[in-house]
Formats: sequence, structure tokens, C-alpha cells
Amino acid sequence: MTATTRKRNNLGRPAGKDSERVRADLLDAAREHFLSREFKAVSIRRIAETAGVNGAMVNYYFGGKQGLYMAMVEDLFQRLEASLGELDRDSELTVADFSRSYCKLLAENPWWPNFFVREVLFSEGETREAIIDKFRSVFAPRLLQSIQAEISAGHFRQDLNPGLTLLSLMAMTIFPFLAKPMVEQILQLSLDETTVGVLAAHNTKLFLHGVEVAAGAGAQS
Amino acid sequence: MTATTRKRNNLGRPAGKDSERVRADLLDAAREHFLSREFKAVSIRRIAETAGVNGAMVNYYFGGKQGLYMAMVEDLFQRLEASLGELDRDSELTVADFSRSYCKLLAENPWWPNFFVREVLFSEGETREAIIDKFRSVFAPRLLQSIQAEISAGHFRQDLNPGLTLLSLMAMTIFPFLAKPMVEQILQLSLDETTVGVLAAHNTKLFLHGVEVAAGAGAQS
DNA sequence: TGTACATCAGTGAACGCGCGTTCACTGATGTAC
DNA sequence: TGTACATCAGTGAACGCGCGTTCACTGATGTAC
Repeated sequence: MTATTRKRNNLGRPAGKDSERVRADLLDAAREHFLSREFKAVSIRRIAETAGVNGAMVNYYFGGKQGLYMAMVEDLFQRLEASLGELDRDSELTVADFSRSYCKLLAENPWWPNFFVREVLFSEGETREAIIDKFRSVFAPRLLQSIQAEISAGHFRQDLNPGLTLLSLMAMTIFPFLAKPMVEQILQLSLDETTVGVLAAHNTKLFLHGVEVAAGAGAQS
Repeated sequence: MTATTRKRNNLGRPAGKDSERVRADLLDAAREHFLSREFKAVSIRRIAETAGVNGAMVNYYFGGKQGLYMAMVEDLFQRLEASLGELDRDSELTVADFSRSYCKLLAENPWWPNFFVREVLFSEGETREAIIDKFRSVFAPRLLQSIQAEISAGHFRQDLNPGLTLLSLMAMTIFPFLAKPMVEQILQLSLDETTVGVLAAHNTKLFLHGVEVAAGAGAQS
């Protein structure tokens, strides 16, 4: 699929952009619109306008509106995989690892919370199942294993329910970015890059020690 | 606005239901459809069919689709207020209070998480601002005050950031119900009434003690 | 009591609009000779 | 090299459909006499 091959098939018609560019621009425009409005409220004409191409191109390249949406989802999935790629290899996954991975994922994929709200919390469909399955197969078992190990080793409380503990960890890690506008208005802080680090540290410490002083662990961060 | 008054204005036409009933049925149908699909994907004809009335009734009683949606939102707000009414009076609000209040709200208003996802996490608009403002003015100050008091009293850690601590509490309380399908599939448990109690107890204990054993507090629940 | 009329909640056919999609067409280029 | 033709990526006008909305109309009942 080199430029030469494409030129061979391309018996003419420059008209400005080449095919790859049109596809990419449409995917960019699709992400911009589909992630901030509901599916039916986004029109092909508007997407095409943003991409700077003819509206019929959506059908030409993606087979229709639904096809473009699915191509966008697939593209986002590939980016997610790329972000999580290195993680898959390790077998241990501590609380701090998880927090760090999620921060990295957010930094590399700022669209992720919007996508998560739309596809996991709001709609039901195979995209949701795929995301849940990804989490269930990649993160959950290793985190549960890590929690279980800490309990067995006597570091974590014996009465801890590993599932609910994982749930709490997920909640503290994921929720702030889902409810970003709410968080920013209520706490009067902005969830920028530096705050993210502070939040991650806070979460890890709260998860491990709770809010009470009783424990012998150090008090100052 | 008694039945007599209504009968007086009503110079005839029984045709089955009376006005109040039609309004109520339309609001029920609106809740059923609007909370499980996107706004543009819900048609007036479908709502009317569910309510068992003529489609033109939506315009007749509510002035249009948007009017029906806004009436639904207002109705849900009134139900929320009713659930939270007693709470407004108290001036103290501990962590356990908050957890208990949220469980009560969920039990009385099962539609709440869907509504929250749609109006706060997904869309932007005055409904989101109203919900955020409700939380900011009713819950946040009193919870922050409570957290601050515990810090001053030496019960909570000195290095705790009250805002982030409130955020963690909200996350642990709210998130599990937003991500209900995900939670149920990953943890293989169902978030029914008994589990909700267990979750609340787990959250409170994790929030206070963290997961580690170090503290001198009781180990068994 | 009986009859003619006025009322108006509710009806349903029709309207205009914007959408996703289609398809006959264009025209710049590669190819054949 | 020059010319005629074939190709096909891209165009844009038009199509059918479903939507929210409108409005002339219906008909069961209250009222007047």
C-alpha cells in the first residue's frame, strides 16, 4: 500500500487531498462531533464541513454514517491498545501501577472520559461489552490478585472484600475525570496535569491508609 | 383545582381519561423513553403510544417535545427535593450520613443514576448547572465542614486536602451505580438492596481506615 | 321534561424540514498507439 | 512527441423518509329555554 501503488490505482484526479488524508480528516471530524453530541444530533453534512470534504465522501469511504462511527470507535480502540500495550506484558499490577497507568492513558488520550461516558455509562452495545471485557481480562484479574496477595501477606485487612475494594479503587481513579465539570465547579480547582499527580497521590494514600490518623505511617507527604 | 372545578371547566368530552391522567401518563412515558435513549432518538409518536394517548397531546399539554422533556426534568427535580427534604434541615453531615442519604435517594429514585449520567456527565445545560449547584450549596459545604472539623479535632490526618477527600467520598458513593452494568459484570455481583448496604459499609470503613491493618480499630465488621 | 345550541378536549391528516443516502455526471490524469 | 480514449475519485442535485408540529374538524356533554 505504498504511495507508488496508490498512484498506480489512482489514474488521475488530484483535486487536492489524497484518499488517506480524506479518511483521516473525516475520522478527526467524527471524533470531534460524535464525542460531544449525541449520534442523531450529528449530521453527515456538518462532519464533512469540518473535515473540509464533500458530504458524500462519508458514504464513499465508510459506507455511511454508522460506518464512520464504527471506524471512529475502531480507531479509538487502536489508540487505547497502543497506550496500554506495554502494560499487557507485566504480570504484577499494584495500586500505584494502576493509578499511574490511568494517568498515562488520560494524558495520551484526552478523549477517553467522553468516550467512556458515551459508550459504557450511557449506551448499551458491543462497544460497551468490548471495553468491559478489556478491563475484565486485562486489569481486573491482576488487580484482584494483587489485592488478594496483600491480604494473605497480612498487609491488608482480613475482612476486606477484594471485589468491593477493586471497585473503590476504580471509583476513586475514574470518577473525577468523568465528572470533571462538576468537580471543577464544586472544588474550585482545575484538573490540569499537575493536579492529576496530586490527585493520584491523594487517592493512593487514602486507599492505603484511610483518612484517620491511627496508623503509624508517616503523616506528611 | 378540585374535581368539581375541573368538571365545571370541562363542559363535556369524557373520552376516557381526564386531563390530569393524560399529563401523568405522558410524563411516565417520557421518563421511560428519555432516560434510556438519546433525546433525538425518542419520537413523540412513540411516547404517545406508550402513554396510550394521541401524539398531538404532547403539543396540547406541554407545548412540544422540548416542553415535555423540561416538564419531566422539573418533575424529577421535585421528587429529588422530596427525597432530600428532611436532610436540608440538619446542619451536621458526617460521612455515614452522606452514605445513608445517597442509599435512600437511590431506593426512592431508581432513575437517578441514568438521569445523572445524561444531564451531568453527558450533556451540558442548565439542568447540569442546577444539579451541580444543588450539590454545591446543600451537600458540599456541610461535608467539607465536617471533614475540616475532624481534621482540626485530630481525628483525620493533618495533611489531608479536604476538597480531594470530599471528591474521593463522592466517587466511592456515586460511581458504582453509574457503572452498574460494568460493576456487575466485572465483580459478578448484582447491586440489589442487600448489596447496597454492604457496599455502603465497605465504603465507610475504607474511607475511614484505608485498606491496611496498621490501625488499632476493630477488624471484623 | 324535551330540544337546540354552545363549548372545547381531543383527533388525525397533512405540512415543511432536515436528514442519510443515492446516482448520473465531471474532469484531471494515465495509457495506448 | 502528440492525440484520442479510458479510468474512476470525487461532486452535487435530488430522493424518500421520519420527524415535530399544525389546524380544521369532531362529538360528548353542559346549558338555556
